[in-house]
Amino acid sequence: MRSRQREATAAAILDAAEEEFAKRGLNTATMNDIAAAAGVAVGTLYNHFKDRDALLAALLQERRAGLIAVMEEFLEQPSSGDFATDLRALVNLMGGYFEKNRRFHMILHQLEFGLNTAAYPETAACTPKMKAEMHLRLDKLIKRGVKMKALRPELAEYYPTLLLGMMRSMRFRLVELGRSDERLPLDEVVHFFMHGAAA
Amino acid sequence: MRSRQREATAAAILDAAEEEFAKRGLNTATMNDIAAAAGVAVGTLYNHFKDRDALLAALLQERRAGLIAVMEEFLEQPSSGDFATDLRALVNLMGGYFEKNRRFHMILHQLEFGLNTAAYPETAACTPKMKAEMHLRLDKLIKRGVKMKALRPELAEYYPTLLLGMMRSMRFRLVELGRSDERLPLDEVVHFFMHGAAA
Amino acid sequence: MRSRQREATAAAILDAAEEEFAKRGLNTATMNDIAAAAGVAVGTLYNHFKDRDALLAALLQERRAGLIAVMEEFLEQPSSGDFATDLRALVNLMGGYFEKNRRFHMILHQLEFGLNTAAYPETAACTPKMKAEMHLRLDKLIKRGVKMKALRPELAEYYPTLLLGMMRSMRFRLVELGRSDERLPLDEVVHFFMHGAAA
Amino acid sequence: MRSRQREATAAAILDAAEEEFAKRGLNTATMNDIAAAAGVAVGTLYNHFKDRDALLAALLQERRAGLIAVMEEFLEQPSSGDFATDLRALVNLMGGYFEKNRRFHMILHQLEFGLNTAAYPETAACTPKMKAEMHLRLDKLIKRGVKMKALRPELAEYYPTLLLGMMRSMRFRLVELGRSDERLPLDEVVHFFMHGAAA
DNA sequence: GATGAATGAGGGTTCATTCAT
DNA sequence: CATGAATGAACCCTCATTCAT
Repeated sequence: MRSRQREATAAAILDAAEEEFAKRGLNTATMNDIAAAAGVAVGTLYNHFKDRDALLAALLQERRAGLIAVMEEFLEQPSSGDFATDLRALVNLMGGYFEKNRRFHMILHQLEFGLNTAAYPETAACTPKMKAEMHLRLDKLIKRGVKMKALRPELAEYYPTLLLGMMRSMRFRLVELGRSDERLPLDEVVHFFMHGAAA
Repeated sequence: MRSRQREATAAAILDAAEEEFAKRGLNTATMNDIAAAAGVAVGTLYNHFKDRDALLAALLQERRAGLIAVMEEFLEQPSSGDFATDLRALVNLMGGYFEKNRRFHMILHQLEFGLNTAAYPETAACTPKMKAEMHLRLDKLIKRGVKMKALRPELAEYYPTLLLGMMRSMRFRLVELGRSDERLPLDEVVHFFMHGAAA
Repeated sequence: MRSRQREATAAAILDAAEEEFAKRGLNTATMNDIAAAAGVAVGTLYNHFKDRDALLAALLQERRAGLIAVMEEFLEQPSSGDFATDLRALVNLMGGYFEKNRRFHMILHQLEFGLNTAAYPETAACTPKMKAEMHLRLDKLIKRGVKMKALRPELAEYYPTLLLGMMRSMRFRLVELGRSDERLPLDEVVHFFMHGAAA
Repeated sequence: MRSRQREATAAAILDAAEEEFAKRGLNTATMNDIAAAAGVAVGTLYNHFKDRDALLAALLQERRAGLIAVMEEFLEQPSSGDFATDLRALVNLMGGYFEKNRRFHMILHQLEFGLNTAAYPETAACTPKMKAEMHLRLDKLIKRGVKMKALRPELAEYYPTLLLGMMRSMRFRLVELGRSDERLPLDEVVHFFMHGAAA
């Protein structure tokens, strides 16, 4: 089938784009780099994606869908009854997804800035949606925790942000220290999230 | 004095660079933008800084020095005796510096990626040093806390990272929500750091 | 018959080409536009015509033949005896053909320039022949008029050019004024041609 | 003076653009061609003109101003009293301008089509204005002629169009016949305009 | 023969950097 | 020293053409 082959090419391009964007940076990777990495000609990129912006946006949509699906599936299952247990499970799920798609994870973080909104309107438009969706799912569980009095309500609106921020900063710290391949100690992170650092 | 004037020009350029880098992004701001913002011609930029890389590196050095000085000064004063009090003080000090230099703060975060290491060797070289220095100062206090058993040792090596990560993610969250001008609730952050979210 | 089908496809392609060339312009219409308008794939275009140049040249040959036939047929009929009557008849005949094939008419005019002679050798070669043929037929009638002393000989070599030029400029003027659908007042044009504008 | 040199460069670019647009065609001439013809680097073109569209539009404005000035000056002088004499004078004036700026004249004609309005908004916007201005001036004289009963009113609204159309078609005819360097027999054209071709 | 995905030369445009004034 | 016009390598994107299916 022609369309089988077409899909394969599109997938190869997305993979190559992920690779190059993560490696060279969102602003530095060129369309030629990506084409070369995908083993196709530049023109082929444009047969599948309108322009650089559309390619990046498509890449994000693709990868984001996987993460949301994982989170959604978890949230539909019945709670264990213990909030900490549930949180640990969800955080590990997300962590697992990020480990498996570490390049996507890096791209996600780069999106926080540096993208010329005028030049990348599509990407700029879909980024907040993506973040909001992740936040929303995490927030669902958190709100449950607050309602069942497992969590203090003080900074509740920031809990998802704080959790994601910790995962992010620890991942980057490991990269900085040259220990990129290490896994994050997520159980400890959850414990810290629940009880803090005080002895 | 001629050199007085020269210094002033250099300072104006650095200010303009900070402004533009923060506003347009590290990759998007052009040398012409910066020159225009500084009220000088492009050529003048090159009379003061070898190239774009050198300008950015100089900017970072300049601003970093201020932060380190603030932290250093604090650490040299005697402890209050209560670790939480000390931490709260230091975090508020850093937070204050970041509020005052919010543009520098944004640039700091952008540095985490997106910079073509090959094209910006000088900046790339000085960035880790900067982060290490900040980390080091924070770590000093943290280590004190561990030693005096105010902190659990489990994630100790990540405590500075986690603290900075929280400050960062909350700052960006506020920007996302369109509440950029709000101050971070740093006392609550410290409380959260110490005791977690559990009820 | 296979060749029946083949002819039909070729004709559909020529129609689509005429449409697109007239609408988007000789330089702007793409082979994909044409293929889409013809309801076939790009490759099919190349099965019928060697390249863009050949397609355009073929289109011109096709359409030109019709006009020449109309003119030829008229010239073979006996004169009415009155030159002005004959001229009015021929001009109305040509005008009618142009109205019916207005897209071809627009393309004709565009051919006067804008075509990269190096890139379109075939079209470039056939264009002057086409114009010469039209000129020749008109010239036949004009020469008759000169011979029978119905016309002054002064600008005689330019009379065909002038007549065609008037038809062309009036057609474009109407387009400019947003009155594209109006018919040219050809009888008045012929009267003007014969007696000028003086009162 | 810096600005003296700047003007000179801009003028050289406009000249080169005129040359290349006329020679290679409005769609075919490349920015590199133009830069090379002007003896500057491509980037320089963009220091003086925002983009290809702006360059072409500027060229038209520049050249058009000259023609309008010539016509305007003529119209402000008192009439000779004889309409035919006045018309002959104006037509010769315009003809003279076109001879001197033959490349501009060719470009003018090319503008009638072939320009992608979407890609060349500025040029597309200024073209009708230009034509309207030329028309207007010619029309002023013509209307005088009608009012003083020197001209029949029948096709009066088309007289400017017809005159310009004749000049245009004769110029192109000469190019076709390889006699580009010949001057147009403008006095004869005016005579034809007034009295037609009839003996 | 029809198809349409792949190709890649070539065009427009940007921007860090230089250097004559 | 400041100036800012000139430079040109490098980027994004287009589209006529090819060729495996």
